[in-house]
Amino acid sequence: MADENSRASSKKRASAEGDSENNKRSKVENGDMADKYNPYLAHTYENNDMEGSSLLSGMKRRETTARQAERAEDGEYNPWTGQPHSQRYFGILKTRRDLPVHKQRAEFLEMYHNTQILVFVGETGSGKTTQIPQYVLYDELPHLNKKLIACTQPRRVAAMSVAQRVADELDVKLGEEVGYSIRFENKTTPRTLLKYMTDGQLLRESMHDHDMSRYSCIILDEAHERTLATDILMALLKQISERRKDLKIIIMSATLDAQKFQKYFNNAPLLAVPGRTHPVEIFYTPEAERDYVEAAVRTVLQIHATEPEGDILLFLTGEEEIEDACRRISLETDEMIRESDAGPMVVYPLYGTLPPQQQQRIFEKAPAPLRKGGRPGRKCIVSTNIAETSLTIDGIVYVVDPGFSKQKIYNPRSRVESLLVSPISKASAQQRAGRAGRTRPGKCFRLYTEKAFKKELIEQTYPEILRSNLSNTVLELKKLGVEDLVHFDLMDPPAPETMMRALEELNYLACLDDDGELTTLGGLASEFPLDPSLAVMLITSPEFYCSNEILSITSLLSVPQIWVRPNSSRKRADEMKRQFAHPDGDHLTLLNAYHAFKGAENRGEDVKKWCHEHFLSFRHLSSADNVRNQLLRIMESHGLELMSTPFNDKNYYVNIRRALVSGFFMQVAMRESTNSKVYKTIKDNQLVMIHPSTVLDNPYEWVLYNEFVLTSKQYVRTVTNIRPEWLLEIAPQYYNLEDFEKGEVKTALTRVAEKVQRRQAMKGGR
DNA sequence: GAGCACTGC
Repeated sequence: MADENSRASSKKRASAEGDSENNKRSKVENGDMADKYNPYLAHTYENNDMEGSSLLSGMKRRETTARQAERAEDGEYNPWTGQPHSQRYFGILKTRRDLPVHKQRAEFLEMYHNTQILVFVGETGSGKTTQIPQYVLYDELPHLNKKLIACTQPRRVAAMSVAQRVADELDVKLGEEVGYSIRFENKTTPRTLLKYMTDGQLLRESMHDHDMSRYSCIILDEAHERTLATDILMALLKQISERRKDLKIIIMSATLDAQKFQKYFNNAPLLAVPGRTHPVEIFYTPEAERDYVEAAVRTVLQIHATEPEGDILLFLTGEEEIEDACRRISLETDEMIRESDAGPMVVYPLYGTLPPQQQQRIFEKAPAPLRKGGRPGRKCIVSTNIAETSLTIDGIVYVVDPGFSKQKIYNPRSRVESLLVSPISKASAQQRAGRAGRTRPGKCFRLYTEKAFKKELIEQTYPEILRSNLSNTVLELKKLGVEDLVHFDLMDPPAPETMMRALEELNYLACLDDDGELTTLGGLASEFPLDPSLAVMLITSPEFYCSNEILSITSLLSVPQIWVRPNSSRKRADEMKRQFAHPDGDHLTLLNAYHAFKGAENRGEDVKKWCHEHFLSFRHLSSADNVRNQLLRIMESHGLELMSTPFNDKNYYVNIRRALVSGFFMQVAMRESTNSKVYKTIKDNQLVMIHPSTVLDNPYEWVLYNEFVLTSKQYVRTVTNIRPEWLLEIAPQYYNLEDFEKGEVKTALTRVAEKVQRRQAMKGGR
């Protein structure tokens, strides 16, 4: 508030003095309002009103020096706003100049001037994410050529928080000169010069701007994480750089795997900046451990008993393992306190599905000694991989690394994505160890041998693109105008079989024609931030008179499970769920729960309380609502009609079930035999069971499922009863019986086809 | 009759 006021008053003073910059500004403000407030025209917006840009007047775009920039930064007036710099600004500026990356500003600029693509390696604490984009800003001088600078991040929180930090550093208001753009929130204005965004967001933008023409420089940060979006962006940018020689590209990465990036970008020059972390001493076990959870618990207790003050971070693979380890550590610590006067230790679990409030608890201070002069307390955090990249906890001095994590793997043959506990990579192990040295020198205890580290761990975790179903990606690439997928220059090309599977799936969904060209339906489907099957279902739903309901179901399927089932009250939670149950299955049950939620909201009830009472996740239902609004807007903008079958029409639910088939006809299973609980998936012939979370209690013969989960058994989850004749009618291209191999499925479907024919013949005969 | 690494549009 205080900042706002001082800014406003100084502006007044300036115009009273007849400041020419300010006169210009008012002229522009009377200009074309429509253009001015269209965010998509940000780069064409004439902002000649750049207050204070005269402070940069001696500088020539892409020929500036570090000295010039620093002089501008040191000035009394902010060159980007024309306002006097605040006291706080100079304080921050001092700390910025202490960052390791600052020493190489001149070197960076020199390289930047002489190359189109630059690979930049900076370890944690180098300051690259905040500083490099600012160095670029002072060199690109975006107000001169109306093009933005973009810096991508793999995660939303990072895009938001870094943007805020950089806005503070530049002494501007977030959303003005420095902004961010993430799904559901675009915090930029036509004045924005530097924009932080998620990599997925830039990818989505580029579907409508194949040359990324709004930008003069694109910085891909955290490229070593190799997210799907980063990998595709790298390939696109490599292509675009050929057409747009004026576009500069910086690839920023944390690892020394940078040579791979360099080579990929035609031997682009490389600049490396040291990080600022403390040394971490690494210990290995002399022999391999049989039970890593047991070994991990033991190691934590040993640290607590023998090592000096400092918090502990233990990496495990999943919720169950973590909760179990937390219990064991707490119990043993209590005993240690009783028997050997150990200090107190609080244990916090940390994983993604934990409610944010509980996640926040990890930042609480370690407990004080039990008595004056007693041994110091500490905290121990038992976490999934989330603490490896997404969340940073200061004060960690000891890391315990058993060497495993859950990783997504994709089997194109069975078309199944699953999570598997696998050994981590060397890069991951280094990242984990690094978490011990953020505030002072630390120790990392690896629960595997040094030999195993050197010989058995792979260098880098396989990039996501090699571990995923690519239907979505292939559809995006088609929309991005990539004609030849086989020769599309990805850093790590996926297996041809994975590509073939994706093409085949998209062809069945009629998103691609037989020549592999994008169809109208495919083009439309790519507009939605959804998997192709969900998008197709949504687009087709008006034909089934239930687009409103399918829109809700699609949103509910795009967020984490809305059902809450605490260990302590499973039975009550299940009873509550039964209130919403629909006899035909889980999709309709989701819809019932959503309608009840909206009903409570419309009645003006305390929805949070209502959700709690009904064992529903308020967070996830709200986020489904958010998604629904976004999808709704996209539907409206493409003229897709919103309609419902009247609720008392006997076809209300039938229409919805039929609409489900239009997107999910490839995810259908048939019961093995009467009274059997085993089903067989159509065409893939996988034996599956219906997941115990289902509301279905009738052993229906044909079911459609949302997902295939591979855990202790093969399950299909979120399941709805369907009629086989719908399959033949709605997806004849997939259910062409001539293509089916001999077996029960073919026999059953043939019988159904004959029945349908007989019925039609009788109707015709009458 | 059981689970859910983490992101992103």
